[in-house]
Amino acid sequence: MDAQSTRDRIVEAADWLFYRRGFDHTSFADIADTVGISRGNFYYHFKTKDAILAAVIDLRMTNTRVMLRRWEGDGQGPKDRITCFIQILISNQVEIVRYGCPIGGLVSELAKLDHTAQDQATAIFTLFRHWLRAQFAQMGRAGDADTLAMHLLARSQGVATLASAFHDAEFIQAEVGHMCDWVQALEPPTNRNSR
Amino acid sequence: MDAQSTRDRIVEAADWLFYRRGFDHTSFADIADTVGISRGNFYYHFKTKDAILAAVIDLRMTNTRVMLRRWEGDGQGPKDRITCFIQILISNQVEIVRYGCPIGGLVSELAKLDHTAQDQATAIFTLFRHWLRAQFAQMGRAGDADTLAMHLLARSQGVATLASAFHDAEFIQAEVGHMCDWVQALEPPTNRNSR
DNA sequence: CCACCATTAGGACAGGCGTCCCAAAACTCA
DNA sequence: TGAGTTTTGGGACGCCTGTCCTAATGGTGG
Repeated sequence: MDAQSTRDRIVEAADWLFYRRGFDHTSFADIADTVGISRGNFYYHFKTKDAILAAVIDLRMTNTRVMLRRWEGDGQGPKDRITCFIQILISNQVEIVRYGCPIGGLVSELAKLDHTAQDQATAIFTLFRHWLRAQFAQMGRAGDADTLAMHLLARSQGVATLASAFHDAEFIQAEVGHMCDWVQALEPPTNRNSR
Repeated sequence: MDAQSTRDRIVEAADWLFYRRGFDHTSFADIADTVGISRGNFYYHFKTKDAILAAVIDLRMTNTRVMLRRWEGDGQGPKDRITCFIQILISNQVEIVRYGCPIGGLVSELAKLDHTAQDQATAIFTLFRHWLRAQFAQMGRAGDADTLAMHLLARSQGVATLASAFHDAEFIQAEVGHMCDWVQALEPPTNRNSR
């Protein structure tokens, strides 16, 4: 007895395939084969390929929200929570080395396809951006919290892309170390700030 | 007197289209329309689509080499040359905001397509990597020159991706500033820095 | 002039694509 | 059980793709 509905299995397979092969290069036949259903059955659950993409993006949004909330429940300081974010590069390093960043990859591809869902995909980035911004603000860096959030996001993104291009997992580990050091060295609110 | 042969015009159009629409999503018809020739004529110049891709990669390799050599001819120090590299994010900011990094985009896509030319595309990254490595070595950082080169490459790549995702040119300018400061602050080999 | 070769246009071809239809199967519940 | 609904499998449709062929064109040298 599988607790998963067919629809969920389709979305999960599509999520997997969109990450490894890209959205455009993944066909209905690919997804159907992965799920183990007939292509015709597809139309019952999703009218168009774009509908599947929307469902995949929704799934990733939900998963991201859950992950961010989990990090907040660990009861530590903002520096530790930001470190959790950085550490996902390590947790997912095997897949990152092979397929890059799932969010960045999707956003880039949808931009080139001029796809209507590109803003939806970017919203996943925004989720991280706002969460990081909140953490930096809690560190007393409310003034440049967004700048710091974007900076860290960009560095993580670059690390994923380069690690994938050069198939280099050690590079991820080295850069993760630098980013963790950078967070730790950031000055807390207490003393002199510009007013 | 047309300075450009049809073949060169095809490669140039393909280069343009591969950047904006991606390799897989660019069809022979698209290229033919851009160049203004018939689709049938194509086969005379390029037997396969992969052959066009190879020619485009070759073109980009050549253009990159020329650019790197030009920076070396400016007769300044390694810090200034590295700054030239960082500044291309500014020079190309309009296109980067819309289409991301041409190299990173191609490498990522070819990885997802599991294309045989992905190593060729990565070689363009390697060109920058080795050049940057040489500049850092000239600054007396021979010991960690490659690490620094990869670090800068990754940061540039991340900036391009995020700027494109958020359609944010100001972010490019801010990050370029940080990177230039970072280069300037790097410690020279023995004594004080120049200029 | 003619012959020759490089270049071109147009279209044929098979295959894959997203989309869509419909009849059979499976399930639900009075 | 039987009627009605949900879910499934198989396949058709038109379109676009990369590839490939062939006849026509254009310019050049004998």
